[in-house]
Amino acid sequence: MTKKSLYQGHLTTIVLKLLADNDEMYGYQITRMVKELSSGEVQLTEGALYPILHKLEANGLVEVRHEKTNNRTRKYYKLTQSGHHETTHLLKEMQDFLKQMEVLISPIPKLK
Amino acid sequence: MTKKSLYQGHLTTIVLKLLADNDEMYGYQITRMVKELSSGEVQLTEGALYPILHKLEANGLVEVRHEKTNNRTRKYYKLTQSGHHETTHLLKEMQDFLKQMEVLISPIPKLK
DNA sequence: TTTTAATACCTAATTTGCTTAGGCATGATG
DNA sequence: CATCATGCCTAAGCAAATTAGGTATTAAAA
Repeated sequence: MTKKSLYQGHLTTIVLKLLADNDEMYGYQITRMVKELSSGEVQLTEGALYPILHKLEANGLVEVRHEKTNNRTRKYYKLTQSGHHETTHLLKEMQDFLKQMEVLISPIPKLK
Repeated sequence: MTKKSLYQGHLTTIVLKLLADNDEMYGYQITRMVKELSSGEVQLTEGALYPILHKLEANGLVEVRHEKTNNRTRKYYKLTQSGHHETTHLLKEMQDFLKQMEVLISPIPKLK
């Protein structure tokens, strides 16, 4: 059948979690780290990432600092207070989701 | 931010897993069982389910048996051989996905 | 008794979130 | 000197759900 990404709907959570752990990060760095942490399995493409970052900024969950290092512009993103709250919330939801998925795919349910 | 379903992209796998465990099921029954197994947490709505079942049938992963019980028509779905194969495959993918998600959200990654 | 809830199927417009596929610019590597 | 890595970006298209309906029968509740 189809072969789409299973990570749909979870990318924002992944990004927020990275920011929560690393204080400040820039976009390109995020894509590299996701790839590294997942041993190359998870591809957080720039086409997905940048819209996410812009949305987070628009919603006040991150703030941006511009930096210019040898003619290269970087935009560093950092969680705001509400960004931290949202991250905690999303991670909790994610944990519940993971547990539910395990329940749904592991045991053998009985017919009623 | 948004509050969408985290189960996007996993519903087909859930349906296939149920069929693998229960031999034969009909649509309405599937919605009830998902709800029950997840203690009401996962809502597999009919608007999502029926298109999935029809697609599975179109792709030859399930076969259908019509049954009429006291003026109520039920369509029983049952995995075909390739349906069983696909289920095994998707469940394996799902396991990998769950492991990856745990890696991505649990540990504290270090800056490079 | 009439309306609501449960059973049982269905479709279609819309939204969402990602993929795909580009574009621009700089600096290092082959 | 061309390609790769760094670093930002957007927009068209697609797939999978959500939302919001529809039909019909039977049982329970008001």
